[in-house]
Amino acid sequence: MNTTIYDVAREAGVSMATVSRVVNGNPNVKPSTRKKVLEAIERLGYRPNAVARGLASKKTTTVGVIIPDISSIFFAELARGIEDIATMYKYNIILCNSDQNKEKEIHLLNTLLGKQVDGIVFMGGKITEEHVEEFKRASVPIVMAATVDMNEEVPSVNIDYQNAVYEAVSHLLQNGHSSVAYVTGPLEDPINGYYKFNGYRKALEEQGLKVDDSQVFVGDYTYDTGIEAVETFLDSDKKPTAIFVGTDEMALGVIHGAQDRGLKVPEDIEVIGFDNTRLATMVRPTLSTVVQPMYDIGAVAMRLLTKLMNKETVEEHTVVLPHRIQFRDSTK
Amino acid sequence: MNTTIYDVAREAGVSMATVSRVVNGNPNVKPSTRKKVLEAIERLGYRPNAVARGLASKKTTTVGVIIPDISSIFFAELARGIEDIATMYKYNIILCNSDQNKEKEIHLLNTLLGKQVDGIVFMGGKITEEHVEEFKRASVPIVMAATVDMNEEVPSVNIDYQNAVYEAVSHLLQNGHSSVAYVTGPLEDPINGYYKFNGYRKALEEQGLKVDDSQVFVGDYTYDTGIEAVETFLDSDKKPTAIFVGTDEMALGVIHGAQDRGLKVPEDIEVIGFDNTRLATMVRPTLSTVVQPMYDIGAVAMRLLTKLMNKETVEEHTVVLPHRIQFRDSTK
DNA sequence: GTTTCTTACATTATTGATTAAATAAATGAA
DNA sequence: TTCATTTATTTAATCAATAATGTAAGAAAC
Repeated sequence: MNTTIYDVAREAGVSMATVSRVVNGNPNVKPSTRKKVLEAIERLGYRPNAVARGLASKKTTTVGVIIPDISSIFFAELARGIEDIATMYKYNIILCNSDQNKEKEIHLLNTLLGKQVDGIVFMGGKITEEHVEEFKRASVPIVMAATVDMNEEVPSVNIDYQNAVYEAVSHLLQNGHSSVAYVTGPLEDPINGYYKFNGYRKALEEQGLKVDDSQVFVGDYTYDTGIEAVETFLDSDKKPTAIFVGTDEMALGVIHGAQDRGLKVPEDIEVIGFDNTRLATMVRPTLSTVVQPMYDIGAVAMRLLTKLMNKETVEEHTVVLPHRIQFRDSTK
Repeated sequence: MNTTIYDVAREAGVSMATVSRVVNGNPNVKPSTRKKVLEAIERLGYRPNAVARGLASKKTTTVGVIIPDISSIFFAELARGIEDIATMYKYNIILCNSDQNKEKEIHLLNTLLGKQVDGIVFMGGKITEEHVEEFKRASVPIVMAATVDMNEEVPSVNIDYQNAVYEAVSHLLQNGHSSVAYVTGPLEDPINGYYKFNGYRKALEEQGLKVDDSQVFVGDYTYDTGIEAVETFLDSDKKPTAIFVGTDEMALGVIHGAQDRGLKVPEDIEVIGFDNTRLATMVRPTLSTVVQPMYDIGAVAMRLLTKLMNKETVEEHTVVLPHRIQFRDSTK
C-alpha cells in the first residue's frame, strides 16, 4: 500500500490539512511543524497522489498533445519544443498520434478531455467546422501549432507560409529560370493547398507566368515521392531547371532523383526545400531551404497555452513567427 | 460545469451505480434501463471523468514513457511503436524527455509514479544501481526498451548488439580489408562501451587483429561527428578502407566526409551503419546497415508491459529481437 | 407455501487529496 | 487584564467516480 497524506498526518501528529499546506508550500505553517511534517514525509517516503490532487483541485498539470505522427522528423522537433516548455512550467504531456485522421482526432480530443487535461496543443491538417465546434465545446484552452484555421477562431502559432514560399520561388525566378516546378504535400491541407500554393502562384504571376499543372507534383511528404516527382518532370517535355519542394525530405528525394538521372545540382537544376530539418545538411549538395522554426513553434504554442490556462490576457491569439531562407549548395 | 455521473443518474431516474455499470459495460443491466441511461448520457453530453475513475479504481490507463530525446529519429520511431500498441490496449502515454540525464531520469520516474501511471517504458543509457533500486521500489511494472541492464534484473526488449556488430565487422573483414575502423557513440552507454564494442573486438580478434585505438572514434551520435571521424582517420597515417559506424546518422556523416575528401564509397572505402533508420536510403550511395527494428522494439516493450500490468505470467522478461544486415550500395 | 437464488437495481463507503469554515493559539494594543 | 487581530491548525465538505454491500422482485426448488 502506498502511504497517503493521512499516514503522514498521523506520523507527524497533525491534520492532513497541515500536511497538504506543507506539501504545497503554503506559508501559513509554523517552521517547527513544517519540520515535523517534512521529517514524517521523509520517513514514510510519502509521494503525493496526483490523481487525488487532480480530483480535488480540478487541475491535473498535464496537457494533451495531438500530433499527426511523432516519428516524422518535422513533428518530433515540434514535440520537443512543446515538451521542453511544458516541463519548464511543470506540466506533463500526454502524447497521441492522429495520423491526421479526423475521426481519430475527434476521438483523441474527447479522450484527453475525459482525462481532464488542463489544455491541449493540436497539430493537424485540415481544420473543419466540426473541429472548431469540438474545440469550442472543450472546457480547456486549445492551441494549434503549425496548423492553420482559416477563420482564425482558434489560437495558433505558425509562420507566414504564403510569403515564405513566395520568397523562395521568387528567388528562383530571379535566377533566370523560365519556369519553376513545384513539389507539394497533399493539397487537402490548407497550408499546402491554399497558403503555400498561393505563394507559388503569386510569385509566378508576378513574372507574368501562369501555374502549369504539368509542373506541379503532389507528393505525400516522403523521400520516395520526391524521387517520383523529378522522374515525372524529367519524363515530360518541359523539363524544369528549378524546383521548389514543400518539405526537406521530398527535396532530398528530388535531388537524388535528379542526380540518378545524371543531372547536376545546382548546375542543371536548382532546388529549394522547406522546413530546414536536420536533413538539409545531410545531403550533397547541402539543401537551400526555407527555415521554419519547428522547435520554436512548439515552444511558443506551449507558452501561449500556459498563458491561456492561467487565464492571463493575451494580446494576439494568432501568432506568426518569422521565417527566412537558408541558402546552401543546392542553389547557385 | 461539467456534467457528472450524478446528473446522468438523476436525468435517467436511476442510481449512479447503474450509470457506472452502463458506462463500463457491466452486463447486469436490463436493456430498457440501459437505453434510458444511454439516452440521458447523450442528452447531457456526459463524458466520464477519468481522474475520479482513476482515484476510485486505482487504474489510470496511462503509462509513462521516459525517452532520451523525442526529436531523435531513432527514438521517435521507438516512441511510435510504443504509442501504437498503447493505443491498441486503450492506454495513453505521458511522454518525458530525459536527455539521458540521471537526475532527470530519477525525477521523471517519481513524477510519473506520483501521477499514478499503470506502468512505465524506460529508454536510457547507463543503468546504475540507483536506477534499479528506484525501479524496484516502484509499485508498477517497468520495461526498458533499447536499453540494457547488464544484470538482467529489469524486463527489457533489445537486439543482440554484440552479435550484430560482430557480423557487420566480420563481413567487412571478409571483404579483404586489413583493418576496419570503428565510429561509436559515447562509451558510457554499455550498449556502445560493452556490447557493440565487444562485437567489434571479437570480429577483429577472430582474424588475428587487435583493436587499434587510432582506428576508433567516439562520436556523439550526430552527423557532424561522423564527418569529424573520417577526417581524423584520413589525417592519420593508417587510412582505413572500411568503416563500421554505430549509427546511421553518423554513417551519413562518414560517407559525406569521405566524399568531400574525394574518396569514392564503396570503391575506396566501405561503410556499414547501424539502425536502418529512414536515413539509410536517403544517401548516395545508399547505406548498408544493421537493421535494428526500432518500431518493433517499442511495440514489443509496450506489449510486454501490458502483460505485466495485467499480472499475466510472462515466460521471458529479457526479450531479444532478431536483427539482420541490409546490404545496399555503401558496401561492395 | 416457504426457502433459496438470481437478477436488477439502490445505498453507502471509499479513494486521497484540496479547500472553506471553524477554532485555537499567539500577539499586540488599549 | 481584556479585547481585537493575526497566525496556526483542525474539522468537515467536496471532488466524481468505483466497489462493496444491501434489498426487492421474481423464479426455481423442495
